[in-house]
Amino acid sequence: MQKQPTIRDVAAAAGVSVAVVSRVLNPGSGPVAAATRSRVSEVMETLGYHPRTAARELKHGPPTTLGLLLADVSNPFFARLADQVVQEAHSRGIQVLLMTTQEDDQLESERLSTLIERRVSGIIATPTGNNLEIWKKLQDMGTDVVFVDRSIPALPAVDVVTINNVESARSATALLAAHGHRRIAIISGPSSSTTGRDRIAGYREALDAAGLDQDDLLIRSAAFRGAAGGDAMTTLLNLEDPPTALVVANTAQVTAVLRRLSHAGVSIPDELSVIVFEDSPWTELMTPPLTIVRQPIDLLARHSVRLALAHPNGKAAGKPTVVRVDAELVERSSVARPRLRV
Amino acid sequence: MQKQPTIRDVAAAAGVSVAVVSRVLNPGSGPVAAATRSRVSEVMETLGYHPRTAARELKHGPPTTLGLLLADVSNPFFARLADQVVQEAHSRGIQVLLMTTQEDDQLESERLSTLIERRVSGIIATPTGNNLEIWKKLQDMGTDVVFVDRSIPALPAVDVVTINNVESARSATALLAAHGHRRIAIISGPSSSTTGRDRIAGYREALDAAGLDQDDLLIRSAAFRGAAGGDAMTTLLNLEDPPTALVVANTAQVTAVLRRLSHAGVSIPDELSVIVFEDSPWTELMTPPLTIVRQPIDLLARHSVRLALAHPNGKAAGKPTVVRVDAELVERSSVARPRLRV
DNA sequence: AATAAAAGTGTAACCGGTTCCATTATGTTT
DNA sequence: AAACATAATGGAACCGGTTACACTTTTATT
Repeated sequence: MQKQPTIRDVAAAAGVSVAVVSRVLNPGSGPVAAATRSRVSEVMETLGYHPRTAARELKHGPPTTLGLLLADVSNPFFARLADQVVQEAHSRGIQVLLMTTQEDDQLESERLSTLIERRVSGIIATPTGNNLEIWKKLQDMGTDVVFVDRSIPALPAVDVVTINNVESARSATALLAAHGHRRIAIISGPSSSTTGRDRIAGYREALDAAGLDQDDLLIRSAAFRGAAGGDAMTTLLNLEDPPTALVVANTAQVTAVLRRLSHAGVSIPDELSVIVFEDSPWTELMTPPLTIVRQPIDLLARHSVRLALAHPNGKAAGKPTVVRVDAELVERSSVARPRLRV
Repeated sequence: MQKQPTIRDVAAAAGVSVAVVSRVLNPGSGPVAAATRSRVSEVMETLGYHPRTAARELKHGPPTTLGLLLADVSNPFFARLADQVVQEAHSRGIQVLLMTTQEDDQLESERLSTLIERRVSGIIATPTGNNLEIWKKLQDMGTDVVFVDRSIPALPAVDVVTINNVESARSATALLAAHGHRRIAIISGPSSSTTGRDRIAGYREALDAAGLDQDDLLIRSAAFRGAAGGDAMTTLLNLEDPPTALVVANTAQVTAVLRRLSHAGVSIPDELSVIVFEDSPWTELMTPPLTIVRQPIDLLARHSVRLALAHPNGKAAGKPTVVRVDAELVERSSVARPRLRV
């Protein structure tokens, strides 16, 4: 366990002042003779010197850290988002502090406090929907806040990056209608989430366009966490006039729903046509391969990082940016014409 | 965009010295009159004061950050590991800097430099196997290094947390042998990885114990990234005397292998019994449900975090800790007796 | 060759906390 | 009430970088 050399150690060893070492460390911050530069570099090398980020950041250092606050990372959608965000950030020399809320207000608030104390330059988050004052304060401080996947209508000043939820649910539902289904159900995220609301709106649009009746019994919301999706599925199956087609629009609950269907012995697509919002490689390996709505996670990540670093010097201003990217409906074999009713 | 108040602003507003404010900030660091404490707290509240972590860490601050350096986070195994590590760290008030190597030496080296500059107190990593000097230097500096999932034999001084790879591959192989299989193949990670080697060793043990011949043609290594698993599978299928059973021990390649099997029209378990190292909820939804080796990710995370924070004051010493937790063989329906050969 | 401009270097203040130590206020003991 | 321990507070140095500014050398200009 050795004590780490400081900039003064380097300066002394190289026979120059700390200012010169600092200039070598930050090319462009001032002139340094070529000979001096190489001598200092050499000393840094032999001493194994590494400048401390903490010290650098104290003096209006350039932003080098970004907060990524997700609901949780065990959900593959968020995991892949995290992966892409990290890659995108690294390619710009930015580090990522990963945090999770577990969809819990209180935890979210604690995480945000930590991010404030760290003075991160930007935050990419899937907000729980509360803690409004904290989000405002963050922006006030000049932090670039970007909501991804969801948003908070009460905070219209925040940048948002999502897929086009209305359109993607609409087209999924329309595909089912086009196959002749008249009883189409949807299991979506909680209606307190913009994602949930938008997808249900798209679903309704499609029903209208197809001239189908709306039946609120066919619209089920399921919490993001826990086994809510399975329960919603059971409720649908027990309906007097059960659906012949289903859109599972809550990414977090896709496997829970499928598990319940499997246990109930419902065959896809004979008894129930299914479209899921999910892009795991497993969806293609299922029997039958599932028709899915694929979210372009790389685009979501790229735009999020771009916006989170848009105002490097805290010069936030103007109207917020809203990015909506298109999701892709990938048709496989879990959608068929409904069987004739007895 | 408002300027953030500093500790001196708080001190001035409360009519006390900065030392007192600091004591309020760090309970236990010195006495403060109850009245003063509440007055200062109140001022901090109204001013919206948040101490800067960067400034705190400059002066031998307690370690508050941990580096998590994974191969990539799109792999669900690593994603869930990240999720658990983050939760475990948060419960101890520690933040996590997430990085990925993409299995690339060079990237790993860059990430490690960043972690050195940040003076993180601990690092949890899936090492690529190179950069030996950097790992040593890290330990030398007093950083707690923990390898998870894999290790580097050339670095015996580093703490390691993995599942018992030998035993888990042995028991999976033994199960297949017990079903009467004599041609059992394994697709594992590259033999440059300890994980790959250990699993193959366990596989060999099981064959020996069952009195079966070893055939190196049945042992395929597949790189962690890319479509290597699919190619390995094709090679196995084209063998003159192809296997009747298979262990897919490379987590990263499970879906690639299954996709190839699916395209080749090989039916499981009739033509091929399969056991995979993978614990996605999807494995249970497959037709047939897959027999799996389940890694106790929560335990891996818990032990990793514990070890990564074991020496908070850099007082590393003594012999390294090696934790091997047992994986669980979950029998479902992808293993059956082999069909009789024609 | 004289002078101006540019290049190279050093000094010291500063960033925003923590902490050692000195000083003053309060409380206890006999 | 004197003597002394303890609580509460403040002043100032310090952590390890960055940077404004002053100073000294080199190079360019005419």
